[in-house]
Amino acid sequence: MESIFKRTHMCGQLRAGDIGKDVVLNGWVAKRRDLGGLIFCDIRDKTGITQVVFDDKIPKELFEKADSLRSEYVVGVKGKVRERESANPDLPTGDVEIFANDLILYAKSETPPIYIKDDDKVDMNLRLKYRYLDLRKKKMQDNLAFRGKVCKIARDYFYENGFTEVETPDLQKPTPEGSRDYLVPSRVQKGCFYSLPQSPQLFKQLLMVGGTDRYIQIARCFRDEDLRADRQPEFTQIDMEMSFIDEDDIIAVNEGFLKMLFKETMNIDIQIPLPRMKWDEAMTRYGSDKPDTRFGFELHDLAQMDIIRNTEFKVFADALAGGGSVRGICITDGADKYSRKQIDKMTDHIKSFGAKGMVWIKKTADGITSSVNKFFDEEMLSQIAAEFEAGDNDLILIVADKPKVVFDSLGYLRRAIADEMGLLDPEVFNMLWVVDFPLFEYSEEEQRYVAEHHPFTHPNIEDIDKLEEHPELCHARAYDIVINGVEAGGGSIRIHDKDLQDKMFKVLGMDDRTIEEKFGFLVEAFKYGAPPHGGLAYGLDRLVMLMLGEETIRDVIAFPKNQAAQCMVSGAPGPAAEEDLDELGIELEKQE
RNA sequence: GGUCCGGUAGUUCAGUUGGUUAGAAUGCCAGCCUGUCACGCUGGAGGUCAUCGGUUCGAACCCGAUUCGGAUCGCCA
Repeated sequence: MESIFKRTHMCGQLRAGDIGKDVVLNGWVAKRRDLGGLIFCDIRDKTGITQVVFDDKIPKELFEKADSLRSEYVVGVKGKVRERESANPDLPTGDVEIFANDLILYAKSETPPIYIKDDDKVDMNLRLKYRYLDLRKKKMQDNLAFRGKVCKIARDYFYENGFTEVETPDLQKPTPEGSRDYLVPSRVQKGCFYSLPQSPQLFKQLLMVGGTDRYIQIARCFRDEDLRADRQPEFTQIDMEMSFIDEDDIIAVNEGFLKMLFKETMNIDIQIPLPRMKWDEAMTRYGSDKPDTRFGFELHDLAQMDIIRNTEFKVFADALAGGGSVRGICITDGADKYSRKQIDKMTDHIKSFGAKGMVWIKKTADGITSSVNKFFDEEMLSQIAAEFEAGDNDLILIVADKPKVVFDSLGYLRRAIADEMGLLDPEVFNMLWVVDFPLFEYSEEEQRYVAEHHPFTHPNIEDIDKLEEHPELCHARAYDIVINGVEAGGGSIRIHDKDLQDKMFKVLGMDDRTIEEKFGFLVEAFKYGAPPHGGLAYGLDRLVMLMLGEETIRDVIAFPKNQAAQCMVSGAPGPAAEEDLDELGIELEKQE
C-alpha cells in the first residue's frame, strides 16, 4: 500500500489539452455531490478545484471509499483526465474532470465550523480562531501569494539598485518618544527591559553612519496601540535608507520601485514622476494630509466672502474671531440623495472630530434652501452657492470651527460621501507625494512642541534660521507616498549635522540629560561623521491591502490579532509560568 | 479612556404589542437517485436565546449590571 500518491498536477491546473493523461492530484474534499450510482467530488488545493468522478463501473471497494468522503477529508486521487459531458464555464478547470481509478484517504476531518468559500459572511473572530481553515480559501491563498510577490519584487528592485539587506535588532532600548512599546524583560539585567522596535529608524541611521550607503529591510515592527481595521500591533515595513542624497533621489528611487511593483503584480503602468503636493495645499483642497484625488468635492474657504465675514450667525462669527475657519464642500448631485435625516447622521459623526454642527445648503431647480435660512436670505445663499460653482441638485456642507476640526470633518465627509455615491473606482490607483509637512505640532497635553514626524527630520533649508523663534512656521524635508487616500509610506531627509540636531532637541524642550537618555548613542555616533542621508518606509500590509482592494488588513496577514490584540489561534497573550517570572525578577500584582 | 452597534441552531440570520412547543436558509445525519456542479427528493437530529439580577401572572423581547465581539474618536513620533 502506497503511503503517498505523488502528485502530477495541482488542482487548478488541468485543461482541455490534458485530456487522456493519467494524473495524480492531492488536496481537500471541497464538495461532494452524490447522485447514487455516480459521485462527483471537487478536490481543492491552493490553485483551485478539479472535479473527480466515481461511478459504479469502478471496483466496489473504491466506490464505497468515495461514498465515505466528507468535506475537508484529505485525499489523493489517481485517474484519467477526460472531457466533461457538459462543461462548467465558471471554473478554469471546467472543461475536464478526472475519472478516478484509485483513491487514498490521508486524513479525515470533522465537519468544519466555518464555510470555506471566498464570499462567506462568517464572523471575523471565528475566522481567526479557525484561521488554518480560513486560509484554505482561494482568496486567502492568493492574497498570501500576492504579498510574498510584493516582498520579492522589493528585494529584486532594491538589490539591483545597490541596496544591502540588513537585519536590525528586534530587542531594542525602550524609546519614550512615540507610540507605546512592547516591553520584554531582561533576565540577565534584572529590572531592565528591551522594547520591540516601532521601526528600525535609529539603527538604519546608524547603518548610514556605518557606511552601508544603501539599506533595505523587510522589517517587523511593533506598536502597542489600539487596533483598527487597517492597524495591527505587529506589522511589516519595507524600510529603506540612502546616503549622499536629497529628497529628489529618494523619491526617484521609490517611484522606480512603485512602477515596477504595479507593472509586475497587476500589469498597471504608473506614470512617473508622480505629482507632488505641498501639505498646505493638501489640507486646504482636501482637508487631509493623505488626499484621495480620484474624485472632486474639494474644500472651499469662505472666510474671504463679505457675507460670511459680516454675518450675525454666531457660529461663523465665533469661529472666525477665534482664529478658526469656515469651509465647505459641494456634493455634485447630492441634493436629492441626502435627506435631512441622513445629513443629521453625518453631523453626528463629525461631532466625534470635535465639530459642533454642520450647515447645509441645497440648490435645486426650484430654488435654494438651507439649515441657516434665518441668517442668510436666498440672495446670500445664491452667492455662497456661486462660490462653489454649485449646479442645480447640488448639496453644500459647511463647517466652521478650529482649522483642525474643519479639515478633519470635511476631509472625512468628502471621502465618506464619495464612497457612498460609488465614486471610488477600485481599478484606479492615484498616487502622489505629499511634501513640506510642518516640522512640529503643538501638543496641548504636554504644553510644548513635538516632532510631527520624528526629532531627526531635517527642517527645510530656508526654515533653519526660524527654528528657535518660530518653530510653528517651519516645514520638514519629509514626504509621504499617498495612494487613493491611504498613506502607503513615508520618510524624510534626516539631520546629519550635530549642531542642527542640538538645536532641534532644544526646540523640542529636551535637556542634555533627556537627550542622552533617549538618543545618546545616535548623538554619539553623529560625532564621528554622519553622511547626509534619508529614507522611506512603506507599510507593507497596508500597501498590499490597498492593491488588493481589501477592506481589512487582516485579510493580507496570515495570523492577525483581533481587536483585543489576541491571537485567536494560539490564545496569545497568556500568563507566564511562576518560575519564569521569578527568574526575571518580576512580581505580579494580585488580581481580584 | 469615550461614543455607537451587536451577541438567538455548526454557520448566516428572522423573531410582530411581552403570551402555547423559538423559526428560515445553509450545514450535518439517514434513505432514494448515473451527469451533477448552490445537484434533486424524503425524513431526522441539532438551542444555557452571552451571563447575572430585576419588572411581570408570564421575558429571546422591557429595565439594570456584567461580559464578549465589531466600528469609531482619543491614541498610533
